Amino acid sequence: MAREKIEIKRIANAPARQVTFSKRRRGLFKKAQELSILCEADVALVVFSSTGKLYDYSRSSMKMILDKYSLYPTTNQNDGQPNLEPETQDIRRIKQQIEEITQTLRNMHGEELEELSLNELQQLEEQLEIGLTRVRSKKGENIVKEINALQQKEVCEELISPPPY
Amino acid sequence: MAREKIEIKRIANAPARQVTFSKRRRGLFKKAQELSILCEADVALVVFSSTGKLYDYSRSSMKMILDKYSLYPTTNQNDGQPNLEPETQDIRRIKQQIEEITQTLRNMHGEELEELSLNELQQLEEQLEIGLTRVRSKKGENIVKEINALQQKEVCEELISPPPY
DNA sequence: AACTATTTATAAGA
DNA sequence: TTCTTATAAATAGTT
Repeated sequence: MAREKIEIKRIANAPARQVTFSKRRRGLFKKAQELSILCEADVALVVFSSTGKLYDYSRSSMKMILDKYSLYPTTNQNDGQPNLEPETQDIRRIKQQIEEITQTLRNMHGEELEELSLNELQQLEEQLEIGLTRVRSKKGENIVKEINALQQKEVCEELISPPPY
Repeated sequence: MAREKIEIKRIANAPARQVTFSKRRRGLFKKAQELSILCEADVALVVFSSTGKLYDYSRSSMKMILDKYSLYPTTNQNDGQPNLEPETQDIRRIKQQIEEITQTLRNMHGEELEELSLNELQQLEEQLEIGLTRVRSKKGENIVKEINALQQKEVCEELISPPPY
């Protein structure tokens, strides 16, 4: 929308993509906030950059939900607390396997990785990428789901006692 | 942003507020979609009008993952061909583990992944990220090494018979 | 819903 | 990253 019209499709050049991401992200969040204020709307916006960084905006009580699931990393190991979430066998297995791979990678030294051909590295990369994308996508879905659940709850509560606005 | 500049505060007049809501909501969703496409970002946007109507957008990269997956069936099992590359025990183990995870992820359905809390997903994401970064970095090193080797080779060849350019 | 005068957003370049 | 600026896009008020 400026010097030249651009086509809406993935920007190939990585640095240019990053610059556009910064600019448009700012614009998007500004518009989201304006809409929520002008029209008294509840707006929740969550953006994950392609590098996995999280940005979010939300008006009113939805903020609580987003805050609750801290925006940042965690890496909270099991500190002895029993896990409250039930887990299927598959999920336990995946977590176990990922743990093992991470451990192995961490312990490996350059000389060993040296043995991998470029093709093999490419394959590893793709496989890891698939898992990562899947996990990220699920994470986004769950956030939206939480928001929806909260909103539903609010609607019900309003039927009982309307909020003061 | 048109005939007159407006102040960003609640629009008092209800019908006017509703009209502005419609216009700006469309604009916001369009911008959200553009950002996700241009910059490969995962974007989730949820808007509730003051009357409680829900509008949402979210880009799931699920389709891309599946497409990519069918393009790279990888999962190259040992078809009896002896591997030409020597592999250390660590490398064999990692490849085996990644294979298993990929298989499990492929077989899992949404309902099972549902069980993971956001925190757990965050952990998975970080672990996969660590492995991915390591593999990518190694891939980069190896590419540089290949290029250097090739250039070295060319230099040697030029000493013998200069190329026609 | 359309129209259009203005304001905003932003692509490219520095 | 920040700024500049020409141009594209969004939109407030009007019809």
